[in-house]
Amino acid sequence: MLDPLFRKLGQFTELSDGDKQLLHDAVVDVAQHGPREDLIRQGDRPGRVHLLVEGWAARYKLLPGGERQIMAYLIPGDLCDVHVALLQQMDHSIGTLSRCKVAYMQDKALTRIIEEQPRLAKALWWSALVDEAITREWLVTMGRRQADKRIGHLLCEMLLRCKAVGLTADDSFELPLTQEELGDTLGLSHVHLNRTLQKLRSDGFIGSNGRRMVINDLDALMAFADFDPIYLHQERGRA
Amino acid sequence: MLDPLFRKLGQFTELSDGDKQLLHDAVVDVAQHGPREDLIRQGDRPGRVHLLVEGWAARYKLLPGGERQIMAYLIPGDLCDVHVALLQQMDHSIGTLSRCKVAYMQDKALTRIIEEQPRLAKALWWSALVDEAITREWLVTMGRRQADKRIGHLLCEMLLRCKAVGLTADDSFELPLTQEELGDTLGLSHVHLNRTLQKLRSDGFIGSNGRRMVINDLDALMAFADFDPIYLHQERGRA
DNA sequence: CGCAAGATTGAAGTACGTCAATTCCAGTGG
DNA sequence: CCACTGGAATTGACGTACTTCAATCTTGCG
Repeated sequence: MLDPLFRKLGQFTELSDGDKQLLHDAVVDVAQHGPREDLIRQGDRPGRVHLLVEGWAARYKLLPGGERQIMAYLIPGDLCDVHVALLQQMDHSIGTLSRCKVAYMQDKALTRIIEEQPRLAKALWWSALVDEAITREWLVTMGRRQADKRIGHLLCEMLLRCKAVGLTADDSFELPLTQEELGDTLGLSHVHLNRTLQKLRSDGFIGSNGRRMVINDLDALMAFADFDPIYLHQERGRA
Repeated sequence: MLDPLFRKLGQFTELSDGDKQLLHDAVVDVAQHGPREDLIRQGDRPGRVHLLVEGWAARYKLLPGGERQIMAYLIPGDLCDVHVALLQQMDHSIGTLSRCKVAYMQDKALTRIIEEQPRLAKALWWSALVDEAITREWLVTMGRRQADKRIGHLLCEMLLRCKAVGLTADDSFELPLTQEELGDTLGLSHVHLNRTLQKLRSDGFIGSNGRRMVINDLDALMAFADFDPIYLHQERGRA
């Protein structure tokens, strides 16, 4: 069940069976959630640590006008809130996008791992740093790239992230998002997003069968969208 | 010299004289830098940890087309790169905006503090989490706010951040940025930024004398720009 | 088969960008 | 004290990438 997490951390360091067992033992509960359910809401005091096992979720904020901005996608293997244990309250919400399976980890167990297992702690820290780097890259995307490159860049990123946790086949992956949600991620209206997606399809960069996104020519799309994978810090090479 | 850092960490926890001494002892060197000098460049392997003592600096990335996106402002008291010690190389650059005084801290000393002084470690961690929260809020700004609110929101944030380290007088602070740099931060052209700044001035929200930014009515500007300071996590109240 | 959510389309409006001048201003040298 | 200079701020005219609104078409699904 923790396989995506193991694969993810495995990008940074070799995990021993003992390491895996420790992580496994920290899990106290597992739950299924439907799509569009909040896992944590802005203002909540963070409690247990959520690990996403199946499905996609998102960090987001709602503005007074009702607009939503998605600030991060969470996919299998991602810890939603290791970090917030220190803060008094959540400054954003986390909600599921698709159906999700979520493992709840006891934060005491995780804290002890961090204190007593330097190598695992480093791997967890590395993963938090990568999340930060991704947020920064999204900022670049929003500030300086136009719609077509925005979408292309995001698709390259999600393909590599999915690949790292074993969720790709060839260069395709499940993308359980509506165009509205994609728009709320990239700061675009769903109308413009739709038209731009069509352009990427007709230019041959991508194809799609329903919810599955197919990247026809990753190198071409990377070049087009000015995508440099360095910020993902997948340091031991890709899976 | 480390006073801004002490004030900043003091927002989260009470620092003892011993804590301060430890931080002080970690400093191995201090240097002056002119404006627009790079402190670290993309691709560098992170070495010593930089602490900004005076002046403003910025995290930024350059795109192939020559555009620049600024992803964070660093002001006195900010550690530039505690976190990156783990990563193989910098995925962005850090450059000064104004003249800066920079203290170099030995990363071994800092590592030992983190391992042996749980309270200080927590404070440093808290500060890293706040930086992350700020980046996320900038993402919201870029995705969903228009130029006037973007600028207003940024000014509210920088006022509060400056206030926390003792760099304000009434509701004004030094803003050592050109309009071009502000534009590169907010994803706007300097022309549009200029016109929008004028609008904020004529609407009475702000005034300025040269490099000094004066917020005439903070509450009004916060309401206008939809600014909620929760994401700054200034938990023990403002200085 | 029928419904509802999502995708797609068209038309019209707007917030922004670009280009190119011009003005302002702080610092410098005389 | 003033003229000179280069960078920054400001202005105008024009183009465009996006938004909004409102309709229609598709698709998955009970």
